[in-house]
Amino acid sequence: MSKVATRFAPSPTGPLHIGGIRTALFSWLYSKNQKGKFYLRIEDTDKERSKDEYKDQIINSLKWIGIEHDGNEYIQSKKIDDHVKIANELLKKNYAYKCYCSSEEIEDQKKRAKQKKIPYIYNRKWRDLSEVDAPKDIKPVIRFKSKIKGSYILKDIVQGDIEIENDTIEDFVILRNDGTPTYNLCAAVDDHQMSMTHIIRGDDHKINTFKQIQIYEAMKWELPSFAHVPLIHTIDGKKLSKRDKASTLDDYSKIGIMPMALRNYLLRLGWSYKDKEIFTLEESINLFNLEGIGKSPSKLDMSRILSMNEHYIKNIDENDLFGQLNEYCKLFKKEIKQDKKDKIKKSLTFLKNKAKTLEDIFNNGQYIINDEVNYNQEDVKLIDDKARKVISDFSTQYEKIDTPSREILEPIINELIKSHATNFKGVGQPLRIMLTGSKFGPGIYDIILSLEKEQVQKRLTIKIT
RNA sequence: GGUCCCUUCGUCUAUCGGUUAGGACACAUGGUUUUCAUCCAUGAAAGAGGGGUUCGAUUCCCCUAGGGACCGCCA
Repeated sequence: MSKVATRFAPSPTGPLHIGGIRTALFSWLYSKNQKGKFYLRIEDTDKERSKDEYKDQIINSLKWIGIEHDGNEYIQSKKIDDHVKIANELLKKNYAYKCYCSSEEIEDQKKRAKQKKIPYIYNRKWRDLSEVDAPKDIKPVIRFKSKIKGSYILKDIVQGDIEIENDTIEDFVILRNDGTPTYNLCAAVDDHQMSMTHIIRGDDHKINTFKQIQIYEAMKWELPSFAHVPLIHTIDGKKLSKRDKASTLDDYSKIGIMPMALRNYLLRLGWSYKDKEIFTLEESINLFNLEGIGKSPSKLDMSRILSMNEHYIKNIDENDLFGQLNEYCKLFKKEIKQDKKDKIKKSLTFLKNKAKTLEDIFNNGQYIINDEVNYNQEDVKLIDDKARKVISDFSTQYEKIDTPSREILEPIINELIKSHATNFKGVGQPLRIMLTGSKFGPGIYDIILSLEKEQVQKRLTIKIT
């Protein structure tokens, strides 16, 4: 049996959405699971809409989530000569024919079909007509002579057997009248030339498969296996498209979702392995199989993405986490200053406890990252005269400390609670507000110890109404 | 409209004829905690409907309903 080869074949006409990324992920995982190859084919034959920036965006998106393709990208537009060659070969072998219908004629047929509420299907007018009768002023398209009799059963790995009457597949165009090849021809030729063993793609291509298979058969090529993955739906149950918000990778990376978390989420969306939820990259390669893919479309669930991200934030190595945070800030916020990096890194232990995203960590760490505190005006109001006294008393004690530590601070705080006849909140809250600008935040000891001594002193003596 | 596909808690899913229908997220309640969180415990929550087949159906078959995809000289 030949070595497994799969591919992902997007068209660079827009940013890749996460449905596409999941399909790519499945395809990639399967090839890696089988110790095979995974290729990337850029289907850029629509010259009008294809853009290089989208091509780059697609490659970067895949890289971001950890998918790397083998070999160079296969650029479909560079293979047009091959596609045309096959089209002519099909013509010669009488598997295709020239169709001289004008576009007006076709439009008219479609319109009438719509009026009569019957499905439009090309009427095969030129299938058996002699070219001698061809109008001179019309450049023909080449249509594939699709089977009319019988039916075909597609053995799909995910969807099972799908039977379709051959005559529902029309004589589709394989070469336009400007001589350029169309999708179904290109896809079939490329998949064959790239020696694909498994075509794993969205199930919006299911019907196309019946066209592509006929090209394979006409050319006497060995058929690959097919696995049509159900589409991802939006929360209202519609096919996810590039126009939907929160559909592209950027939408997730910019709020601080980490690649590993999104990868894990996407893996479990429409695929499962027993009750297992968390998969390392290695586990996902080792355990992935096509049989585990469900047949029904699944909906995107943001709260689950967040909780998956939260899980990774809390469980990965802190050096790794800091690396990700640093990258994130550089890309989407502002770069953390060199002298603050160490402090953030050390404080990750508690900063990450309140975070679902890297953005949350960034926000929680504002009081460390910035020298100036951004005071929440509502919270500041909580500081009354009594609180002010607590703050200044603490400040006096704090100044005497050489190297602050929890052991040293604890008795001081406890003493203040006693002398001011209050509780922990009475001391902790004013201090927290002074030091971070907010009444919410990490434990007071964590805050104090995460700041330079002079920073603490400065902030405690600052005048805020 | 035609063709094809799908249907288990709100969501992602487990179950491959016999289960108190399991897990995860979200949700609710309680506990820990010096705030917000975290963490822990508990709880509520599902087989679309109707027929068969069978000793027994969530599981197999049929019908209905609902949802989706496709129906381009786009990919």
